[in-house]
Amino acid sequence: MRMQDIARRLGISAMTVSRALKSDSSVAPATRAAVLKAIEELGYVPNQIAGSLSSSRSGFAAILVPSLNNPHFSETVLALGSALQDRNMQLLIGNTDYDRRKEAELIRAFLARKPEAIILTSDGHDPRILPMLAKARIPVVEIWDLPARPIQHVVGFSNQRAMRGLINALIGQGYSRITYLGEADDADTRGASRRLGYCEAMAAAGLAPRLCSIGRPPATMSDGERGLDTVLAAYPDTELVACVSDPLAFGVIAACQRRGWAVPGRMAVSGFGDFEIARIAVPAITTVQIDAAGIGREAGAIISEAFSARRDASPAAIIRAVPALPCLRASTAMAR
Amino acid sequence: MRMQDIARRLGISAMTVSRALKSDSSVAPATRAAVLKAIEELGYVPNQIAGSLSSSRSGFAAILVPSLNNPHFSETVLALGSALQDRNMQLLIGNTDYDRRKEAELIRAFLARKPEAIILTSDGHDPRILPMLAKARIPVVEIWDLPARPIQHVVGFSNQRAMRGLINALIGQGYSRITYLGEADDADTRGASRRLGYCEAMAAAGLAPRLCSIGRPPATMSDGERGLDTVLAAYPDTELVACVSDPLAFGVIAACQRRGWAVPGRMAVSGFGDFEIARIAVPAITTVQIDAAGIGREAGAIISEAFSARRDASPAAIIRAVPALPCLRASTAMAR
DNA sequence: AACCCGTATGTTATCGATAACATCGTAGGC
DNA sequence: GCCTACGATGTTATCGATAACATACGGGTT
Repeated sequence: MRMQDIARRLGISAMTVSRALKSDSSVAPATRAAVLKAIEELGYVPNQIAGSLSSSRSGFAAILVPSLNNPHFSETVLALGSALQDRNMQLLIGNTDYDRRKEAELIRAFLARKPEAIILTSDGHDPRILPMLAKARIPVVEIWDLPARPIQHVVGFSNQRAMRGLINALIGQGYSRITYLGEADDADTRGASRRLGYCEAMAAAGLAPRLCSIGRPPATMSDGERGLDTVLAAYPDTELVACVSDPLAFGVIAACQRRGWAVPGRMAVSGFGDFEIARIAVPAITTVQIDAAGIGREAGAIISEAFSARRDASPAAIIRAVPALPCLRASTAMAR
Repeated sequence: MRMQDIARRLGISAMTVSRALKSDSSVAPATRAAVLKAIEELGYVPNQIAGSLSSSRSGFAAILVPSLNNPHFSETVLALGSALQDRNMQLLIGNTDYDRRKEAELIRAFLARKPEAIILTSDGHDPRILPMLAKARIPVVEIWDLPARPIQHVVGFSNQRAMRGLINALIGQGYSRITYLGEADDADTRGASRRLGYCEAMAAAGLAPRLCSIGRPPATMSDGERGLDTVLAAYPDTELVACVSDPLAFGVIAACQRRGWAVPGRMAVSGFGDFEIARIAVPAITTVQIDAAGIGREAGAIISEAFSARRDASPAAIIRAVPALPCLRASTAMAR
């Protein structure tokens, strides 16, 4: 069924049907009502593929996240989705699985569908995506970090500074034998930034860095047991395990509890991200608070701005920082 | 940039470029190589919108999940995605947020883009989607339950039977004052099925059902504290809280631990779904094991079959059950 | 040598909505 | 009463790839 069919049925032209479906165009109220009624009755669904081809507006933006199974990304996605809905745009989600190659493939696949904006996590990209994105001439927003060489717009926070702030706070509490447990990251990833922040904080306090890794990202709860083994093998005198993320921290805490070790009495543990589990777990987990939904909202706002200012030939890159603050909880409470 | 531009540059026709990009069509190897080289050099990305319009193959399937923030759905999505990749199809994800109206809107929006298949969670749908889906004439797969009146294909398990099996097992362990803590579901949802299974098992054992609710889905860890309050207010003598899902169970356990109550000593708790947290938490959580990735794989297989058998005028609905077995763990261990 | 067939390629029409332009009628201003 | 302007609608061309059909060429078969 096409617009023609609706139009013929009402004795009008397809163009009028098309206009009746766009709220901003001038159609007599009676005509519009008749069109909408006919569409409803016939169960007609416009072919957006044809519409997109003709109007060269695809009506969607694409977001690529490294993992769907991450409450933060889903919050960001949700917030971004509803921000875009206000502009009548759909959000398509792609899952890169922390894999640059997969990310590049997804970008190519998405670009073929002509998205009107694209949102990436700033996690180190395949260099080949840069010319592709440049050619697409659409707003690109990197989220969840402040990359050294942004592609275009950015909404995030410095993972490095955030982790440095957390470690500083923990050193301030009196901890010194702090071991970092993270992922085997390539350079330029958010995990690598956090590790760097840890190293800086330790160095600033005159402490030697103590680094351990659980393998390739993402770090999950299930890595806690092996992570704790690794930490203890390398640094048996560890008094605090600073984890790259909350789920890993929870896993480490569970591993301690399985050994009958009190947390934080025998071993303190910190995370990153303020996932739901960090608040609910017993003990509650010391972490870095991030406004994941805020990142999504801001990204949506930037895209909106970019659309409004499209006439402008040289769109200035917008770099917007969101807060990321240490949040000390029971899992690192010092005995009095 | 269009195929024309590539073609002109090589002194060939656009059609040959098009063919060179489809692996199955006959093009001289030298020509194909030249085309691919030119495309690479120019960074040309084919316009799939035009391609879809002309070939009436959109090259994607749509999946609607109630929540992204759920490890199970992301596993299913992942598995389905890679199953479809083998057929050179992309998977677009929509988030219904446990909202029928939102689901219906998303379906309409997706159908406008002409997906080649659509996958839904069987959670009770807006009745208006049925004619829409029927008109689309594409494979529809409902996953994660065995609905009484399937739309078309189904891959799932009986949430009702699974919960009944778990409660039976717990009754077999010696529990009798089992209180169910779930969501305020509409009929036909998976949560409602589980509640029904609980009631059946209790009735079969001659026990009165003890039902509590935390409000509208999804139940999260954060609902544990209030959930426990609700349970204790209604049934103070409860010895086991049977939760609608693992995250809620974890929240209830944490709430118990905050009160200094031993789990399972003072209060036993069970979940549903075998989320990662159920294995890692201390104590490990009794639950129902489900092969989430298997559901995705099976759904992919069904879609593949449906495509192959498309010539067949009356595609028989495929109903495929996956296992869902009780898994008893420390959180409901009886004292000896 | 005539014929056939298959491979490689070109040409034309088409998918369905919409942009851009054209047209018609009428209300309101002078 | 005439002209203008705008509101409502129609007509035509277009977006870019591809299906369907057409063509050209070369090698093998008889």
